[in-house]
Amino acid sequence: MSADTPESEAVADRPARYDARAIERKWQDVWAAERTWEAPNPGRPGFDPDAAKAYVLVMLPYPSGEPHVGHLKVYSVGDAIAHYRRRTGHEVLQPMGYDSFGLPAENHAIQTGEHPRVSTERSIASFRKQFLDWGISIDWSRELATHSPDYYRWTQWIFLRLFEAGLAYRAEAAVHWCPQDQTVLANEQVIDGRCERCGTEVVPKKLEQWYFRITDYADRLLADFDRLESWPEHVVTMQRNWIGRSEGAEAVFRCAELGMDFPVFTTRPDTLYGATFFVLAPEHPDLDRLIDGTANAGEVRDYVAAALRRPAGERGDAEREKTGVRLERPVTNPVNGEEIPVFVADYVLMEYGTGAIMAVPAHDQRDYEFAQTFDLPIRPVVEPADGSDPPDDAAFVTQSEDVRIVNSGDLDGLTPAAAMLRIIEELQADGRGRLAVNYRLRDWLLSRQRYWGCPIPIVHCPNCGPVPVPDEQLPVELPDVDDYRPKGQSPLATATDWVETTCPRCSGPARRETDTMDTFVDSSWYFLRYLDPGNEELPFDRAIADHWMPVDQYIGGVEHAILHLMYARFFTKALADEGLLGVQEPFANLFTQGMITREGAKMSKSKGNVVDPADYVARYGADTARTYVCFMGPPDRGGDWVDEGVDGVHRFLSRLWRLADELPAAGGKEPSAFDAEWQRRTEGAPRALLAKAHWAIDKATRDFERDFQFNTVIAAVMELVNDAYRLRAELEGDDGRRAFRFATATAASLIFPFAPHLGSEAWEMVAGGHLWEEPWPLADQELLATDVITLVVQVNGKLRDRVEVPVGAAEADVLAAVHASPRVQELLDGREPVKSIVVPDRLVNLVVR
RNA sequence: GCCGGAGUGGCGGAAUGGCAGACGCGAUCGAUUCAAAAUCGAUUGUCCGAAAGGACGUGUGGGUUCGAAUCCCACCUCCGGUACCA
Repeated sequence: MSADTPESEAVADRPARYDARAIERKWQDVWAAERTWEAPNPGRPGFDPDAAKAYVLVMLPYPSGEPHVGHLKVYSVGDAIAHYRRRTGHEVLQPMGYDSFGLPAENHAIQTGEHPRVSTERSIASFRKQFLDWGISIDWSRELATHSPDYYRWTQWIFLRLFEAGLAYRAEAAVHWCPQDQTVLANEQVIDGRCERCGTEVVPKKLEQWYFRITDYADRLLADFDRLESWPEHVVTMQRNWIGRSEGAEAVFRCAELGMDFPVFTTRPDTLYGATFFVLAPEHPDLDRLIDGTANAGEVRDYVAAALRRPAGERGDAEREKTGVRLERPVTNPVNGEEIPVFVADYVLMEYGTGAIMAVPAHDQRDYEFAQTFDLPIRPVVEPADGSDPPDDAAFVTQSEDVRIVNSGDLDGLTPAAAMLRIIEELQADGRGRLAVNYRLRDWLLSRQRYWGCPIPIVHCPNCGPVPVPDEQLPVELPDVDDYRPKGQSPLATATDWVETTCPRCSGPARRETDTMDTFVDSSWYFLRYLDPGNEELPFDRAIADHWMPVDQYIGGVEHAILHLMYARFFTKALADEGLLGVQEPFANLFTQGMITREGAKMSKSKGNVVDPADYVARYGADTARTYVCFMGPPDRGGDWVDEGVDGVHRFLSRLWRLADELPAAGGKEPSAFDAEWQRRTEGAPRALLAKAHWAIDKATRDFERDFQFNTVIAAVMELVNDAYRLRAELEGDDGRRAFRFATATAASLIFPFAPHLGSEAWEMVAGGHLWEEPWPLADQELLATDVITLVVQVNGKLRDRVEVPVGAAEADVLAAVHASPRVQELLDGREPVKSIVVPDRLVNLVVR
C-alpha cells in the first residue's frame, strides 16, 4: 500500500495489512534525516552533562561477503540493549566499524588477482547496507575501518609507544609456522596443533619476529578480573587457565664438569629427593655445549633434528610412547649432591618453564612413563601417613594431610606443604633456588608474513639496527604489489621501491620491515578510536576517552573469550600505563551470545543449510527477523533456526499492528488513556486489560534487567496482545476504548527494542509522536496488585484445591477458609492436620497423619 | 584427564524452594469463505475414566524439606574450552 493510494480505494478493496517494508523504510528515513542515534562528545552541541552514559558495543565484524545470521543475532541483541538504555535515561553510544585487514581477502586476491582493498570495500558496503536495512541504531558519524590509513596510522603510532616502553621487541625463537598460509601464528592461533584459519598442521620454525610483552601483565590480567562488573564466569575461567599461573620453586641443577647451571621450575619442590634423572627440551639453547665433545653428540643431534621436524600436534600427543636420548654428562641435585643422568626428550617443552625439568618418576605420570621406557630408578618420596601401601598409580602426588615425606633426609615425616616451605628456604640460603611463579602465557607474536595487514613502522638500518619510523612520517602506507602469493616472506618484500629507504636516524641506506601485524592488533584498540574518530593529532583524546570508557556493555561471540578479549585488556593496561587512558579494564560487562544452528548443525555452505538474513528481511521485514532471533531462546545460548518459528513471530507482529490499525487513527490521541487516576478508577474488562498491560511492563522490565532474558520479554508482550484480542469484544464505551488504546501503545512500547520500526509505527498510530523519545514505561503498583488471591491448597504436598482469599489475609482467616472447603473436608475425613504450612498470598499445605 | 555449561511435552523453551510445561511452533476441532489462503475462537504432558476425578511425570539412584525441575551426594549422557604445562 503506497502512500499516494486514494484512501477510498485502500479501504474498500483491501483489508488492512502489516506492510513491514513500507513501515521500515519510513522510519529508517526519519532516523537518517534527523541523525537520531548520534551521540555527542563532551563539549559538543547537544551533549548533556547530567545524563548517565552507556557505551554499548558489539564486536566489530570482519567484512567478508555478506553478513550472516550470526551477525543478525549479535546486532539485534546489542541494539535491544542500546534502545532499552536510551529509554531508561542514558546517553547511549553505539558505533560501528569493520575489522577489515585479514587473510580471507588476501587469499581471494591470490585466486583472482583482485586487490584485497577492492573486495574488502565491496563487502563493507554490503554490511553497511544490511545494518541500515535492519534499522540498527548506530551512530554512523563514528564509522571506521581498520584497513584505512586514517586508522592504521594510529595502530602504528600505538605500536611505537609500546616499542619505546619496551613492550614491543624483536627476538629469534622457535615459532609456529603454517605451511599453507605461509606465515607464523601466535600461540593462541594454534588449535590442537593446527592453524586456526586453515586447519593445516603447524610446524616449528626458528625465526626472528616481533613480540608484545604481554607476559609482563600476566599478574594484572589475573588480578583485575576483580575490577569487572559482570563477565560470564566461563570466560574468566578460560582466560585464567590460559594465563596458567602456577606457584612453585626454581631449583638449579649444576653440571660440575662444565660449570654450567640448569634451573628448573617445579610446583613440587617437596619431591626434589625423588628426582632420579633430568630432561632438557630439544630446543634448549645450552644443549650444544652440553654434548660438545661427547661420544654420542651425533646421535643427540639426530634426535633433536627429528623432534623439531615433528608437527606440533603429533609431538603434543600424550598417548605417544616417550622418546629421548641419554647425554653423557650428568647434573647434580642441589638438595642431596646426587649425580643424576641427563636426557633430551621431546615431552619437555621449551616454551614452558625453563625448558628443563627434574624428573620424579614416582610422582609424575610422564616421568614415570619415561623411566619405564628407559629402565630408570623410581624412588617414592611421599607415602600415606598410616604406613599403608601407596597406590600403584605413579601419579600419587597428593598433598593432603594424610601423607608424609619419606626418603628425603631431614624432611622425612613432614607434610608435603611443610617440606615445600623448608626446601625453598634451604635452596634460597644456598643460592641454589628460590620461590618462583610460572605462567603458561607466552608473549604475543605479532609479525605476519602476509600482505593485507598493518605495516610495522620500523626501518632496519645496518648501522643503527631497528629504528622506529618518526611519528610525523606515519602512516607507513601499505604499497601496492603485483603478486600476493606468500613465499616464506611477506609479499611486501617485492615492493622494492617501498622497501628501500633511508634510516631515520643516520640517513644511510636502510630497509623497511616487511612483516605486517597480526589483525588482532587492529582490534585491540578500535573501541577507543570510535570515541574520537576524526582526531588527527592523537589516536583519541584522553578526556573524551575518560568520559565514555569503560565500555558499559560489550556483546560478542564466545569464540573471542581468550584471544581478542585478552589482547584488548592488555592494550588498555599498556595505554593506561603510558598515561593515555584512565581505565584499567576496557569492558565492564560482557555478554556472549550463543550460535544459531539449523537442523541441529553449524551452518555451512557445503551442508547447504545456511540462512541468509537478507532473504528473511525481504520476505518478512527486519523487525520479524530481529525479534525472532531474540525469541528463539535465551540469547546467551544457541538455538536452532526454524522457519515456522519465524512465521509465528511475524504473525504476532501483524496482530500487534492490526490492533493499532483498529483504533481510529485520526483525531485526538486520547492522552487520558495514560492517566493514572483514570486507570485506577476503571473496572471490569477494561480494568483487566489495564492490569495485564502493567503486568507486562513489570515483567519486561525485570527480565531486561536480569541477564537480558529477551525471550521472556517478548513472550510477555505476546500475552498482552493475546489478552487484548480476547477481551476486545467486552471493551465497550469510552473506558473500553481507552484501555484498548493503552494496551496497544504499551505493547508497541515494550516491543520497540526488538522491532523498532513496528513499535514506532504502532505508537504513532495510537499515541502520536516518536516512541524513542518516550521514557521506558513504569508499572503502576496499584494496577499490579489485586485484592483477591487464588490460594493453592495442598494436602500432604499434593495440590487438591484452590480457595479465594483477600490479599494479606491473616493466617487464621486463611485456615478457616481452607477448612470450609468441601473438598478439603472430604480429604481430611475428620482428621486434624498435624501441621499447617501457610505461605502468605501463595499456598496452604495441610499435613495429616 | 582437568575446567565450565546443559539434560523439562512431538519441537524451541518457561518456572531458581511453593499451581511443572508460560510464550511460540506443530497438531486437532470449530467459525468465516463458493472454495482456498489469511484471519478469529477452542483444545492439546502421559495413562485410567463417560464424567467427576485419580495415578504418573523435569537424565538415573539416593538425601534434605511440610513441600524439590530448583538445594546436597553419587552416577549417566550431551555440548564447549583446555591439556605431555613439570
